[in-house]
Amino acid sequence: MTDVLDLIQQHMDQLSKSERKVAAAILASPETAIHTSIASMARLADVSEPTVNRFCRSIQCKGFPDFKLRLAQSLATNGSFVRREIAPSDDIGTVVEKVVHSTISSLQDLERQIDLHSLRLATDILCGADRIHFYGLGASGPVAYDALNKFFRLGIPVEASTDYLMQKMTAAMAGPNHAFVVISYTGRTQPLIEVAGEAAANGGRVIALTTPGSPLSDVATVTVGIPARENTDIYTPMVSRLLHLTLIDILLSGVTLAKGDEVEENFKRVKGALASTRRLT
Amino acid sequence: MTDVLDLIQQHMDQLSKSERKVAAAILASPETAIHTSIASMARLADVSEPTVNRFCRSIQCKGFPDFKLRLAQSLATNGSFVRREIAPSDDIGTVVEKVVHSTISSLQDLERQIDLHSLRLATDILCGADRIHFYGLGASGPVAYDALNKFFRLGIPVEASTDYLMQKMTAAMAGPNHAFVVISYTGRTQPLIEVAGEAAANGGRVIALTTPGSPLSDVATVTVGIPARENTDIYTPMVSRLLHLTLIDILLSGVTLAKGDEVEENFKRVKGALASTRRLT
DNA sequence: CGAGCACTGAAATTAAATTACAATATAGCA
DNA sequence: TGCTATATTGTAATTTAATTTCAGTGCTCG
Repeated sequence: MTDVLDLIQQHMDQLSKSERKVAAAILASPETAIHTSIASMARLADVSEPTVNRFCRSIQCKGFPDFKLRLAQSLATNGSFVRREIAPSDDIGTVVEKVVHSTISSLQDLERQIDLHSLRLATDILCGADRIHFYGLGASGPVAYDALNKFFRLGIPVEASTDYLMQKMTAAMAGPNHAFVVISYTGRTQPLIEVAGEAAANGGRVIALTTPGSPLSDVATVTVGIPARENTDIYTPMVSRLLHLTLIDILLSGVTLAKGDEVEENFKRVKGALASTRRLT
Repeated sequence: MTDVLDLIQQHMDQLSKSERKVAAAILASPETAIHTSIASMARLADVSEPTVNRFCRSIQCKGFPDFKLRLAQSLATNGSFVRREIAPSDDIGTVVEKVVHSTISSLQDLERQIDLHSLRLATDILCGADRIHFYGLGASGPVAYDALNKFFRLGIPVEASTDYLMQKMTAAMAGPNHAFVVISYTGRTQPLIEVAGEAAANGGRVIALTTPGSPLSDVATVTVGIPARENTDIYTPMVSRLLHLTLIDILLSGVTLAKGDEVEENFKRVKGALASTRRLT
């Protein structure tokens, strides 16, 4: 469901002069727009009724009632979660809001844009693997280790590495039942592309968590894409890593489901082991 | 704004038989209800049009269009992001949806419940620090390293450790300008509580990213709380770590803002250094 | 069993939205 | 500059949707 207010902004340049008057009137007080008829809306914008209707159509609504409905939804979803740059004048509360909303917005993009087919392939590979390696460099390093922390519960050998040489060596020992999860936002980090290529060349199954169409994606068996965001605003590094983690969560959930009962037992044992490290008071 | 679906439930006993049929039809598929006219709604519920209208009035809407509007709003807000356990019958698309929505839901909780005062204190400590340590164990380990990856851009010495002995040693060397960010979801991991306590005892400023009221929280200088959730469902470990990361992002954003221009330069230099590792095709 | 009352739906009314079309403005071009 | 072609806008007619009125039905309770 696309946000109508976004839609207005988006089509602004394709609108005629009078239609723009309507847009202005609506943006000025969207709450009023919801509870008013096309007639009074026309009066508010100082145009004729058909113009209001044409405006609705221009922003691809079926008519005025449909527009009102969509507008109501947009306003209700406090989740008009948009990315907004942090400004020097922001207080800490605003920073919280902006960071959280940017994150949510990206998660929504992920949900919309994720390719389920690739995801299924990736899950299949992981289910069939008897050894999983997680590779990451830089900001993606912690992501690899996070994956390790979760996947080891599957009960198969799992490794994570942020060390180029280690990666090169383990890639050299790849076999058909080895899965390699290679994590990179840009997909353009040369050393990572290199080891991913080697792992694949040696028969390993390479899952790339990266931007589709990138060099890393080219050498991988399957790419689970993350939504491409053009400009590198300040959120990009934060958000990309969060999306990676979420993908890891999704993959683990998928694999856990597929494996079913056999991993249940492992989860319980891990939980038991942790219990003894806890202090209750 | 009261939720219309709630409103229906609430007035259910005051509704007549036919009106109840309308209620049932709407509850059965609210999405459909939004996009139909009163005529087809009447047909769906197998009643007459005036009855539908009366129903709307009974649940204190001004009429059918008003009802549709309110319903649209409820669906937009409510239906959106809830935590739902993953079921064995779920396909991969459903898993994506559930994981993402659970994550978003938790982020919303974070935004609502975060204590801005503590956050401000924490930011102040970090701004004033001339050395920052990030401690985590287990699942929080990667979070600590992730923080390292971001905070080093501030240009002050930053360390991350998941090693109990390392932690103990660095905590022993704590001074008033040393900040310690201790990360733990439960706040009950004994070794972590111990080193946090030592760091504080030696004069270090300890920021705990944990559940308020936990033992770890007690020994810390300031606690930045994360929303308490009954930590039973399968999302807890996934989500807690995501919230930690988001908190780190927020803290970094806050500190970056406060420090202003002096860190800008660092960001640029890091960006330049990374550029050379990228492949463009 | 029947009077009174609430409930329901057919039909009429009213209101709202959409369409068709004419008038006006605007841009392009000789 | 003046003319034509096109786009934009508004008026009026039409269609569609929502609401009200009112009469019929069924139900309750004495």
